[in-house]
Amino acid sequence: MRTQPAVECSIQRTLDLIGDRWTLLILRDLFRGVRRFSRIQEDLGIAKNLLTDRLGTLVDADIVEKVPYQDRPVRHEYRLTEKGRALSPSLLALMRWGDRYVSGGLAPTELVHDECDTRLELQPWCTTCNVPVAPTDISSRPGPGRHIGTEETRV
Amino acid sequence: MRTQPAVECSIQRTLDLIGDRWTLLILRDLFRGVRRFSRIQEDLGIAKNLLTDRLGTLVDADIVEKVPYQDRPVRHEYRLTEKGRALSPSLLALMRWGDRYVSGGLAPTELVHDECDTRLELQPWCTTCNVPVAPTDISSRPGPGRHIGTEETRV
DNA sequence: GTAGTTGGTTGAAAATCGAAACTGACTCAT
DNA sequence: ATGAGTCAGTTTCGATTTTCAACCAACTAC
Repeated sequence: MRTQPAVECSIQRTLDLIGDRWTLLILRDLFRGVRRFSRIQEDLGIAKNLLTDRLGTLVDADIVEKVPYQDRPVRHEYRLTEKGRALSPSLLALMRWGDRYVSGGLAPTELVHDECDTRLELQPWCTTCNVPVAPTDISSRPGPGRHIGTEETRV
Repeated sequence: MRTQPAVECSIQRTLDLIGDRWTLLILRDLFRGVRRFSRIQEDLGIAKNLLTDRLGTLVDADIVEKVPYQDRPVRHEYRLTEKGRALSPSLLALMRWGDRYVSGGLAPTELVHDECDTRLELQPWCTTCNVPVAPTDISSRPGPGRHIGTEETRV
């Protein structure tokens, strides 16, 4: 486990939780509707002990919940919580980057809007104005209670 | 290194490249202007041999370039290429998720909409319907890159 | 000369991972 | 009721990765 002195950074905290080699792939499967232990294990080729461990971490972090889908024998499946579903922009961003820069612009899988069958893009979105926001309309500033370094910040 | 037969998912291809425990943190530092070996090493607390290894991988993948910033002695710094800078939405998405769900809403840095001063979210957006799209309204389907292998010749 | 900085390399110990074997609760078919 | 099969794990152990510390080389500054 990595213990940092005073690095207060949301990216780091996020990656401490889900930034290992398997967790984001597990979450991707859950988004795709692959929710059962054996299906995930088979799909990813992950060792079962690791899958047990990662799912446990995700459940502990309230990103995923374990819900029974049958009795006799009781079997469970893993579902994303609201917190887990909120990771969809992160996965979509990684996927679109991979489409462009690793898959040579040809997406192996496209994510489309159910209603109109159009491929999705990622947009900065203003929840107050309820509009997408262009890069030119964005400013950055220090957030509440956090020291910000003097280094140039461009994210 | 995981060598897959033909990975039919850009998320997986992306994570194979940058999805280990340190790489995204290294990229975050580069975005923040922390570009020198020793500064990154100090900031992250990463072992030096791993930093050497990860930076090498990033340079090989053309995500980062090594440029001299002085002669006598020749010293280099690591800069994001255009491909590397294109990862900013991914980092932003992870940051926003962490702000909300891990840092309890206390963002170290906020990105705000100029017009209303509200913090931005990164949302899947349908350019046809002109609406943000909830995770439940997303479907996936095979795209044009489905059966193209990960040979280096193609990308 | 000595000390300090930067950007590494090397090697051993510790932690983590992966593959396979094993378990336990249950079903279903004979 | 015996035997085979499924699902969701746990256990074990060898292989791989990471960490930690020491070392190195080029150069500067004193």
